[in-house]
Amino acid sequence: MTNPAGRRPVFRLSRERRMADIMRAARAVFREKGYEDALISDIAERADVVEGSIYRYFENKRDLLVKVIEDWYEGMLSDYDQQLSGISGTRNRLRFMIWRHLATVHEDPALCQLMFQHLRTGEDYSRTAVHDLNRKYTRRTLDIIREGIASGEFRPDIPLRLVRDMIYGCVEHRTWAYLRGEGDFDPTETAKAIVDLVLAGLQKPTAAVNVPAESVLAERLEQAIGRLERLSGARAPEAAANSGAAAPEGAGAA
Amino acid sequence: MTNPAGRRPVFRLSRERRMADIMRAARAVFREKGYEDALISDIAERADVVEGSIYRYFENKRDLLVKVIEDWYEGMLSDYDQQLSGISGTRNRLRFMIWRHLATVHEDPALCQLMFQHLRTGEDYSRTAVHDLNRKYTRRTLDIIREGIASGEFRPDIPLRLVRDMIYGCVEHRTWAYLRGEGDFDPTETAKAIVDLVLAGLQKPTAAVNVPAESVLAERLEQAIGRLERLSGARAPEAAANSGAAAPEGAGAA
DNA sequence: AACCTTAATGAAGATAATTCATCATTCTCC
DNA sequence: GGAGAATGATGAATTATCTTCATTAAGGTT
Repeated sequence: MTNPAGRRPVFRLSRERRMADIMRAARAVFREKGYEDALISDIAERADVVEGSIYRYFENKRDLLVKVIEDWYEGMLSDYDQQLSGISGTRNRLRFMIWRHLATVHEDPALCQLMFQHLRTGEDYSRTAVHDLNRKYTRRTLDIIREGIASGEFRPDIPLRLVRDMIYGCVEHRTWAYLRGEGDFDPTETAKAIVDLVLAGLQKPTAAVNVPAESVLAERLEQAIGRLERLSGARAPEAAANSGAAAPEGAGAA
Repeated sequence: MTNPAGRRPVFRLSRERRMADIMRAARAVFREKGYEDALISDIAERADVVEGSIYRYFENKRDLLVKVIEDWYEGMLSDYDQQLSGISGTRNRLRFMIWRHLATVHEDPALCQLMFQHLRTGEDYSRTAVHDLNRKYTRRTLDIIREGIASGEFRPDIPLRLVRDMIYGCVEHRTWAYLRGEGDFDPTETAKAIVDLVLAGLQKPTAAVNVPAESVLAERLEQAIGRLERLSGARAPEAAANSGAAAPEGAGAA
């Protein structure tokens, strides 16, 4: 009974080809409708297969989502290293990393949303390829900060992990409204603002505070000179040594 | 036919009382199982009502979740202002805000998770009471930063919103693994680290530069004294004045 | 051309959320 | 204290999806 009236014709494809078709369809549907509103039947229709066929390639709906996101993520991160290698200067490199992340959210908010909401929240996330990719990606950021420390631009006592959390957490918080479809943001501008803020912090640059510390030293200098002047001709070394040892105290307190 | 054999007895409660019962049950079940795994039938059983009854008080499952979270959130934020008013000093107040947030996540990770994953992601979030509460809450943080600017502790050109995003984004990123049930964190310690990092930034504070600068000055002091000692008996004031004037240069260049 | 491997189908099953016609209790007002 | 109104509560039926699986068929192999 080859292809009786009531049955749709069967088109056989290779496993790889069919999986790719389904994933392409799934990506589109997930992007358009989000996870819960994307029906397996929608995806099946779009991929031109029957619902049941999908389960021959993917364990369940979530597995399909995970694979779709992994695929997308992989393609996206594939040329990061190369791009990054063309950029020099700690600040610029850091800004690039942040910009890239912001730009990704800006370009494909729907998939980012899915990744944040449905992938990263699962308890199996750590065993996901996305997790590994993410680690690899954020490690670049840590490396850049380490370079900054090595070059003397950054403080040596920076808590690296926390900086990473601060940068990427800030990016996400900043883009949250956009992901919900409210408002917009400019990746370039935002990246610059974030880098500036992370580098400078909130405090007034200590330079201002140091003026008094230096003047204290200057004053001690005057005092020492005064004593030496008064001792002029007598033995002076003790006074000088004492004065030198006292200086850090004054700086520490100021 | 009052209460025939096959029908459960009917207990009538006031609308308020019944809603409270259902919400209490729902909170417990949501906390234990998360959103998707929490069944309306679970909640109904725990609240000692029939499934259908829940729909007399809540539009649907998500509405129930929203109301549960709102209720929880409201209770939690009710005494923030009072607590905050007992704390002085920009840094301390900022640390308190961050600590409070971290402690909340630490104490009730499950509900926080629900709030992050299911409330904040909905497009109706902006019309939620939780949204308003959150705004009110984060406004405190902005106020504290404004105070810091007014008192001269902070730079006047800080992008306030971005700082807020940075702080809360950092908190969330930092607690993400914990929310997934991996690892732990100490709210007190983490709050301190975050405040320190946000205030100081990554760049070498000019203060760090000054430690060597001070030793340089001390050294110069020694030199000056040495010269004066060698000149002992001769005219010394010029050497001392010269040494003092050179100090700021050394500090700036180092 | 018989056979084997594997792709694909589609109907049936399972699981929950949600609706609604009906019943029960309590309140009100005479 | 009882008829009637108002409202609380029930539980069976409905609906919407995901998921399974026995069956079918294409394409290659010998």
